[in-house]
Amino acid sequence: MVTLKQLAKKLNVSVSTVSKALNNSDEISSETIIKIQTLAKELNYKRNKIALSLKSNKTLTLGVVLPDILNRFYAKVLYGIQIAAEELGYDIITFFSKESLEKEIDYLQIIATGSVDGVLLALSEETLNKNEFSHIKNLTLNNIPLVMLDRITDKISCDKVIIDDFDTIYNEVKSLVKMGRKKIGFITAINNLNVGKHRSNGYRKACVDFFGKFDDQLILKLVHQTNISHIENSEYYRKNAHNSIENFIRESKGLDAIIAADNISGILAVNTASKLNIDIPKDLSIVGFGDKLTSMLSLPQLTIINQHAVQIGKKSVRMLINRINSKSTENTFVTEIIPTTTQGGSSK
Amino acid sequence: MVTLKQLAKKLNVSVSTVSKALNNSDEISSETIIKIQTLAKELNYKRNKIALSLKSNKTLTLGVVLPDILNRFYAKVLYGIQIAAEELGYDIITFFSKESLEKEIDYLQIIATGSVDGVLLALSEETLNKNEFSHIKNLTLNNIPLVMLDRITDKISCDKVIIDDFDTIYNEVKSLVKMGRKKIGFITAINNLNVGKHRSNGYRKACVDFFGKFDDQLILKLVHQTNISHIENSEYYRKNAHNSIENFIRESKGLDAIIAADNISGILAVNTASKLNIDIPKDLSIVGFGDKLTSMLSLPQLTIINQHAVQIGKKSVRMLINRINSKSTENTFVTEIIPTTTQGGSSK
DNA sequence: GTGAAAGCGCTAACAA
DNA sequence: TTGTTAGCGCTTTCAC
Repeated sequence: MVTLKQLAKKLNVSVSTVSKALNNSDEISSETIIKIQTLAKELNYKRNKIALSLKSNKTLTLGVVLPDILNRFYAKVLYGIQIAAEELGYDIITFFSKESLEKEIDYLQIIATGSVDGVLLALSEETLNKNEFSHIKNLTLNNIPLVMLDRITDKISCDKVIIDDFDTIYNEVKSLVKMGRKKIGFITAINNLNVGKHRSNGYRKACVDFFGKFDDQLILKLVHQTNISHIENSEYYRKNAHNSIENFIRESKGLDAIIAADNISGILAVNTASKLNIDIPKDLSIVGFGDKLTSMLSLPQLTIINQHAVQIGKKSVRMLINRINSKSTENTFVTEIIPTTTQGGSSK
Repeated sequence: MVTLKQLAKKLNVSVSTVSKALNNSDEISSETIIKIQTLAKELNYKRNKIALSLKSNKTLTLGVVLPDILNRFYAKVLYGIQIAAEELGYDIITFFSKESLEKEIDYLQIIATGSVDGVLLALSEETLNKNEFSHIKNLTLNNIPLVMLDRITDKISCDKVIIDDFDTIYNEVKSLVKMGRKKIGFITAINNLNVGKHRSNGYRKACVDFFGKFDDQLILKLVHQTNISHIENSEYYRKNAHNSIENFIRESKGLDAIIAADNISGILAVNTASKLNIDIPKDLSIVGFGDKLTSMLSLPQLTIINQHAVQIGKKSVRMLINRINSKSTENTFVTEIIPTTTQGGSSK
């Protein structure tokens, strides 16, 4: 790697002249600027980021800790994060806590060692279950700006980006009722997460509001254990989900709609109902979380509630960088809610 | 952030003493070591990575450029990369080229600015189509170690990690033939990629070897355009895939097996065949690429060829870090082949 | 056993 | 318009 010093030597000027010339300083004559920049290009000179960071005390790098990259939702979030970060001139260093508190602590520890200007964090399942947030307070103590997304907690004061889980499901029930559905079931594999709980609460409240009552039999919980890593890694889920759904549909006489609370169970529900020769959506509407691709994977295609994960990622980055650039730590924190939208599919 | 200087001042010793003490140097009396380390812990002192990097000319960071994080295969690769990197004490900076040559150039440019000790790269579709690799040569010119994975090219000399695409499909055909299958179809949405071509060539060769001939009618290409971004983002694919598969199955009289070359088409094939009331696997075996989760998404569950993406990621990291640590640039490069395995499912 | 000084690559205040 | 110098936080050689 060629350095300022080397350029300076070659041209018999001082290092600072070279530095200024490369920064187009108007202290330097255009003549020398051209001379220096030409040589720099010729030798493929690149500023050394590390040296800049040390000097400026800025790394132009963000730390990202997500629970599980194999969950398509977080893959999309990460994608959004990368896009937005790049637009604003930041790199991202990524970590996946794999739903483990211990890992999350490790990673935030690594990050706090001062190689990052700010942190994006979605809490692990274990962290939420154990209600253990002191490792995060460490960050804020060290004055490292933090934005939490999707998996958040009230216990930490910072900017946040989430979706309106409760309202999303409430409104989905409402919409199904408007379409004339009379008996709506709810399938969830994530009721151990706070987002999952908000979703089932939205369902419960809507049932009470629209049907005057709530029937516990109409909720199918596919995963009962707490602290099971994400459903995609759950042997239990893989082995039992299809059967459980099949029994659920069979036993719920008159069921004419299903809402699935996570981004896999909806697909399983459509495929299972198809196998049972149920006419979808005539006799049974099915709605799940996901995106266009998720929708394709079932036949008929699942109607999906899109959480706009990419947008969540982008928004989080923008909030974080704003926070980094605003000197005042005194600002009040805001929680941004990204609206969901229901899309396409032929299953509703 | 507390610095060496501050610690030194508080204890009335020199900066170098503090530095040595924190590194447990035997130049320093155990008394002072304890004194200094105690204070350091108390004040939550952390070495400044940036300063260390500047000094040592090592960043302990790897640059990762993948084509598309929304492709589950690469999500798993990234996961493997993160795990292995962490184990070896490295951070990763990630970029997604979104199958674009221009982006790939940008990102390698950013990376080459000296903030990374080595690079992991899977080429974008466009890069491969345009046969344009000069931006990669730049890396090697700058002596930045490089490992290419999955999407590689002969044009660049470096360490590589791939799967045996040709043999995988060849052997799969062989296995189906052994099971008594007489007419095996091949569905691909990635024939514009070199990995896709290797797979279809494996299929062709096997047909010739086991059936004495090869019938072009038995290959269904779901995406014909070149330079279409990944299939998940292809409107064309989303709209036409199911219908195309349905027609393909209908028109191929006597078809008793299907191999799908990508990690989505297999699911669509099962779901489509199910809808046509074909008895799977009795009358039709179906095999696709993917993993346990992929398998779940169809009913009956798709039999999958697992590429062991996580292992690919881990292996790449280990090769890269070995290369970083071995001073000699003269070493010959190796290409590691990760074997695939066919697993589970009830569709074969 | 401890400290002074140089230097990693860069910027910026100040001097010339 | 250009150069000198100090310093970002750390390690390391060499004196003391």
